[in-house]
Amino acid sequence: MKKNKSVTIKDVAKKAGVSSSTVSRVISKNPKISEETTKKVLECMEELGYHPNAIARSLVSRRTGSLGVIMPSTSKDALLNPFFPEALSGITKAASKAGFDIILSTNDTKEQELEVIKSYIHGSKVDGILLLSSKVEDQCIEYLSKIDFPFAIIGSPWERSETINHVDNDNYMAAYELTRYLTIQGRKRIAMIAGDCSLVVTRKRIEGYKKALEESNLSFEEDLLFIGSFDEKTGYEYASEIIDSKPAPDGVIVTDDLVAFAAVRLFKQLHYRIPEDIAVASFNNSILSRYSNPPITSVDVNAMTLGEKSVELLLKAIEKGTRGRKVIAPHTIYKRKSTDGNL
Amino acid sequence: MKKNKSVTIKDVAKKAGVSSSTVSRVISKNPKISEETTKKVLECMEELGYHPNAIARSLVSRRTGSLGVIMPSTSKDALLNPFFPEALSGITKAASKAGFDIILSTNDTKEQELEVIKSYIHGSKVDGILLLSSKVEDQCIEYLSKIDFPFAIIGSPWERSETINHVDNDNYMAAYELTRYLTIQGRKRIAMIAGDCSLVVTRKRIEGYKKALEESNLSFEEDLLFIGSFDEKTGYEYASEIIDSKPAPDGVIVTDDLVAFAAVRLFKQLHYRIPEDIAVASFNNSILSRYSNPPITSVDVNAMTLGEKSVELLLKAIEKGTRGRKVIAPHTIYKRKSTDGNL
DNA sequence: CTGAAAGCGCTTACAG
DNA sequence: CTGAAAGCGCTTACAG
Repeated sequence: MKKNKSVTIKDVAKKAGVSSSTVSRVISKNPKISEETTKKVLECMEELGYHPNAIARSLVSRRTGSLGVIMPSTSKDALLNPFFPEALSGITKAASKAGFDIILSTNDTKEQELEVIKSYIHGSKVDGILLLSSKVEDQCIEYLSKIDFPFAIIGSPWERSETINHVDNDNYMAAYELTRYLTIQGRKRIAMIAGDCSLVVTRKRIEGYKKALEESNLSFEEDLLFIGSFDEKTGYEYASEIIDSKPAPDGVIVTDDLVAFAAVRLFKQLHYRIPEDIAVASFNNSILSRYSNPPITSVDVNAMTLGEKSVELLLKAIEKGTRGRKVIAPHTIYKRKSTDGNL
Repeated sequence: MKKNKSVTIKDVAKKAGVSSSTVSRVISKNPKISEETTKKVLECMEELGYHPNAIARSLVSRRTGSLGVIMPSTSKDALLNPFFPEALSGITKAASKAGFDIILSTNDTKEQELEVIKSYIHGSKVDGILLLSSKVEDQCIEYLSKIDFPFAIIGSPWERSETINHVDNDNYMAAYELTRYLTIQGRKRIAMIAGDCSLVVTRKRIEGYKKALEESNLSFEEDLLFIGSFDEKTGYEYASEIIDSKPAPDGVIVTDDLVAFAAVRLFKQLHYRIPEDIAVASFNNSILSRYSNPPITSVDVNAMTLGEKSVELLLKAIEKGTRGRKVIAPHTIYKRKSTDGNL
């Protein structure tokens, strides 16, 4: 099978007694071909088991039918966060609906991402690029913008967002609402554990948090903002630091369930009551937030929708050349016991 | 940028004052080209910003440099299980190391998988196929075997395994060891909650469980074997059924952490003590097993390694035509409090 | 060591 | 409505 001659357009043409141009037109559903010819050609294709060679088509049509998906870090941490698998699921769904293939790459650094992007584009392997992470100074976004290759990002660009296709939650609002919710419940001293500060999403959430404090007439304190990588250890360490702060905070916003989960465990070990002594609210609404004891209030970011929408956006960028479109996917706050004992 | 003429081998040839054949040979590192010419050509490529067109290469070389990865169901459930993201991570890592791209598809049914496989192969989009699930009567395996296209599976084929490249854990042994471990600790009545029975992995684990019972002089009871889909609900329901069995089981083997986690919660709600009243052991060693209260004994299947090895196997199948190779990835049982209160 | 030529399997003006 | 011809960007015997 492998390297055998496969049946080509020529074989079909010969069998059907027409030219290969005609066969080609039948394949591409050109309406000018008579019904009779179409039927005959289709029959021959069927009989010979003919399948168009996608590679050959790409070469002349200059379209690959593939989208390049650039995922950040393949490290263990990222896998604990269901965001990526869920987004990926939305992406593959939307792509396959539109008849596009997904070429997936996972990368540890932005430099690596950029290399991959270049090889995809220059090797003519993809019609468009989907970025699943955006940093404050993002070489990939910069490069893609410069050469004006069709792309879309899940997340928001830090600058020039009016020229960049992107789909995102309103992370500013989400963090604002979450923090506001705590203040309205009477929390007076709310800490935040945020993720990698070079990520745009982190910045936005911090802003939302600050805004909510301000509106609640609470002052933002640098000492209560904890920034770091996302793993269980971070959760434990920051949770102890939070407890050591004087006066002790009575609430904490965490931007990832895994970290929040670890924090909750530490609080409990030290016999802090949740939510009585300290309220905990988080992001991603993963299984951990639901199954924690107590269950943790968490923001569902709708990763699957983000994935689907991003593909739709990218497809428009490819087909119609649209740039700078922005789609906001709704978020949902799931309120649970970690913030309100009555739930 | 998009549909512009890009610089081709011809442009480089003209600039370097050589033929395009020569340029082509430089690209493919043909040793016959003089150092001098090579250098000149390389310079010109650099200056012109030339990148070989992968599509054109594929067309003539009949190699795509891509592997088709066929994932099962994109449903929410699957995403809760870190197995797939983790395996995928191993796959992309190994593939990119070897200079191959990954074309990813997620599918709800085996029929769908088969369609995708056919379109990949007949469209000449991939050099090989990686299957991430194997059923007892698997149309995909059957088809790929029939046309003898290079493929490998993660998991085991149900039949003709001596002709099929696959990488798997020894799931029979893993279930055997896990069950034996419980019986050695004195458990006398051990139930099992297993997954989809059309999956080969499920069958193997059931066999291992039976074997261990037998060796421990315990009889296998149909009523203590629970088979179903994998979600939280299943866990709750089966856990209640287990409790209702007379006499009550004192141990249960579950083939997925999520289900085990749900079962543990139910047991606790009904004031059964774990492990005193009932021991719980599970598979996948996901975050849920570690963070459960008590932590759950679980088998780590090394999904990342499975992913990597499967790519290596597939690459050999493509390059050297190997068939029927089998690789066993080690599993590790993490013993935790759910089976032994002293841990 | 290098070049001219044929060809991979398709599409697409151009002509009829 | 259909065909002949050129061409997409590369590789690879064949000849020298």
